[in-house]
Amino acid sequence: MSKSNTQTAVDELRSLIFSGELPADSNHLEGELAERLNMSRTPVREATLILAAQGLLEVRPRKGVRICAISTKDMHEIYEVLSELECLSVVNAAQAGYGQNDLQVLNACIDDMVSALALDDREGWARADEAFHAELIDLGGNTRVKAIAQTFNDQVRRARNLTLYMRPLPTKSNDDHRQVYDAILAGDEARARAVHQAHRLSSRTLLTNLLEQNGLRRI
Amino acid sequence: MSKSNTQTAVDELRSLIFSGELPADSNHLEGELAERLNMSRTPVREATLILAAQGLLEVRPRKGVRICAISTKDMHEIYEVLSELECLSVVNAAQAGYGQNDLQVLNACIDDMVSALALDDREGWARADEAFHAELIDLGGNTRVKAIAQTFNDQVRRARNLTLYMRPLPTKSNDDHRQVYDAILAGDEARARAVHQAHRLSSRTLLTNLLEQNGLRRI
DNA sequence: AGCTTGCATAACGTATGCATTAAGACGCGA
DNA sequence: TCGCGTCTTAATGCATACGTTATGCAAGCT
Repeated sequence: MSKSNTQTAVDELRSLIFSGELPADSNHLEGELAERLNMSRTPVREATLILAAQGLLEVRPRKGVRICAISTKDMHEIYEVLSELECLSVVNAAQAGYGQNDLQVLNACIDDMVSALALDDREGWARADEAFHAELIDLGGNTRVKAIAQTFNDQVRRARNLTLYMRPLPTKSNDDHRQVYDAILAGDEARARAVHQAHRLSSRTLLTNLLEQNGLRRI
Repeated sequence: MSKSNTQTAVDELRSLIFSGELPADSNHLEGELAERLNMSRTPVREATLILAAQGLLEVRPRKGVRICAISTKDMHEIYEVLSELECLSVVNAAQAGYGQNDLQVLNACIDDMVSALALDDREGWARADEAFHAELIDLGGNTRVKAIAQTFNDQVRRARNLTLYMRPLPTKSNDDHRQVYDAILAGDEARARAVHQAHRLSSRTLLTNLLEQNGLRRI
């Protein structure tokens, strides 16, 4: 059972968006996209509906679908939600009474970040960082939180890629991550929340400042 | 410019779902729905994609679209997210420094709840309660939070309607609401969060217990 | 010039038809 | 009876066609 054309279109459009081949704020007619993807308008249309629901593009009749740009306000909103939901997950994780075995993945993510930093491998660090945050949410155990986080992470993916080489080396993050790990292991939900909240807040301000300073108001 | 058939289909399917005419866990072929709505399969198909993205139904090829049932676990997850995001909104609202004028709508909602309760008008109370919570989120000012809250409220709408006449008269709620109002007006974000969190927790336990006690595991 | 009106164009919304293929029925053998 | 392979059926995924209608432009009017 091969992948449906609609699913193919979703996947390809997503990767075109993330790679920047379909830049933010650009407009594209259904027909053009269909030709580009080598299929008829129908599956492309369905794909655009799905991606619109995920906030990656907007369907604007007769103007073509527009790739959503992320403004600093959007970044603020998204990070606010992600922070809050991650904090929730962290608290839940702390309450769950996980032991070292349960936290192996989390631990591995931290190790990966440390070694990536040692090698000055920013992309490796970014991958591990995303995995770390995803694992936090997994440990929280709320599938809806997970779905929201994935959607929102996709929405800010371009911005994050952009700033990856602009930001200072995120050495401070490692301490934060380790502290969250410890708090979860200790079952100390208050500390887990506090530590993680602070971590999210500082990385949010870092990122938004970076964007502001470089005049990147829409990405 | 009249409403598109796709939009009509979305609206009608939503109301069929909320009213229970399309019961939870029931399955429906595209063709049947199309006939029922008096249009071709295409707009119905698009509508199901949209509603699937909103979590109201699942598209299961060759089995028909299935109306999503809400389990107690789902209720737990959804309420957890709604609570957390409402708390965030309440904190933001408290930080925003709103005055009495800005909180008129909120105040009116509380009044409506009080008078509805006096008349034993449960549906009126439910409307005012939903408006109250929606207004809290509006005051928080995060549009993504608003979107998520709407989606999730839709998902639990049937469950809430069901329990509306099973639960005790929610007189306690009024105090809670008034306290949140006061905390926002006072700009006391910590108290706002604490009060609201407690309120959400107690209504969550009330609801889930009600469902459990009545053996309503899937709604 | 600025504004309005009418028209040509083309993008979209929707219906329809068809090839594909999954699901269930049926029959057969163990 | 149960399991397994085959076949039938029909729902779907998709391409396509077409009517509708928004949009941009040009011509005419003020």
